[in-house]
Amino acid sequence: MSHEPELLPLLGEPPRERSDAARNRDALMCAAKELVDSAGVDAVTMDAVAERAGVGKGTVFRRFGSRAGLMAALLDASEAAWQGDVMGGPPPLGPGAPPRERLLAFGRSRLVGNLERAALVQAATGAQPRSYAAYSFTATHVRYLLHELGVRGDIDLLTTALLAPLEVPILLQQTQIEGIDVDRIVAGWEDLVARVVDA
Amino acid sequence: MSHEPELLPLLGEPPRERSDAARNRDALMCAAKELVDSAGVDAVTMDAVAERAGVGKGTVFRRFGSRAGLMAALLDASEAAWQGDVMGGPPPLGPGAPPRERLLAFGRSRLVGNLERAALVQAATGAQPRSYAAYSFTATHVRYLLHELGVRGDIDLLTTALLAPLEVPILLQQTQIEGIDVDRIVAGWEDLVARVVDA
DNA sequence: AATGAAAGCGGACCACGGTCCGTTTAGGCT
DNA sequence: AGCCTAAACGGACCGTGGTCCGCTTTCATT
Repeated sequence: MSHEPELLPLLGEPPRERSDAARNRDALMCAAKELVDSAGVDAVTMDAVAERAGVGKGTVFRRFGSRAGLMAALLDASEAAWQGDVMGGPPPLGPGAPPRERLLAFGRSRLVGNLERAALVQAATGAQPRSYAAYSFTATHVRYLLHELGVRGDIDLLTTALLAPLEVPILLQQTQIEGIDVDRIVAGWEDLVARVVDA
Repeated sequence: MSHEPELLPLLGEPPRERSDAARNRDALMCAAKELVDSAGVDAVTMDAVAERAGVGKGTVFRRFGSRAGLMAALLDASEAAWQGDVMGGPPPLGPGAPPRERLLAFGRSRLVGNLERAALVQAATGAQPRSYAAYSFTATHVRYLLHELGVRGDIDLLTTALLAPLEVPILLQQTQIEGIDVDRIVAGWEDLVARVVDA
């Protein structure tokens, strides 16, 4: 009665994904991506995705929990490259430049990226787990840079203060309703950084 | 063939509201308010409101455009008193205190208020006109105070920078997910004001 | 008071997100 | 190979937001 509890007991909990489940997950992500690219975020209906992937609707919900969850998965996939650049790409966004340069580059990049993916981001809001996961990455990075800069005060809250004006609804309000141009928003954010960082 | 174009041509455009329309509007607002108070924001279904007010569903949409619009109307009604306090109430929130005191009082008040009405605010997001109208009041006020304080720089963007961390999704993230306590958030915001205002 | 037209009204109807549960299938065990 | 169980599947079903269009009401004019 020998029994390895699992072939690879590393990371005990997640009991592994069944092969059909993995296949369907890929098919669904792929179908969703195609729909976004070809007809926009609004066209990504749960029924449409299911049909296009050739699976039942229930399966979509089983995999992603909700429409927002599906969007979040799409978003994570498309942000992975960016996260890689931030952590290991060329300076000033990646490591190698002085912290202040990195922070400014980060802000610019995040701001522009958020505006590009605005529709997807908005469609993804409300997905519990990811919202925090993806946010968590940016927060951790900014917190780290503020620490490197020797900023004094409640770093967590200063991080929030810097990140909040980069959130999609606010950027959309500024660009679409107030008619503020992107360069001006970037300049404003850099000014904010200066005020926050320089004691 | 004499014809005054209208009884009161003041404010040319709005052609006046028909009496039955006004009556229905009141009934609907009232019904909605009762539903919120008795069973929470989620219970405010368009059908439920319509039935309770004794009108057809189409009427609800005709009046408020969407669920978010209805919520926004509710919110406006409940924020009117607060706006009055800000513009004409006792100091330090109202006029009479030095600008810096007023700004700090404003932030505290807005922060707490936003957390109290969080559910309603979230249900109201997406209503085009009001989002801007209600936001506009706070922005104008902060902009004015920053001006009074002699702050230099792009006042519009600094206003956004101060207001953004008071937005509901961010406050909710801080209190509910990160477990930060309200007093700490308030302190953080006051620190932010200091950094932004003191050149 | 009668009239005409624009504003308002109501509720059937549609699309979409989300749930449920009976059925199918992967894949470890013997 | 055959079995057994937990996982996965599918699609009928439901509630809700939002639209549409033929009918009704208001009210200015005469």
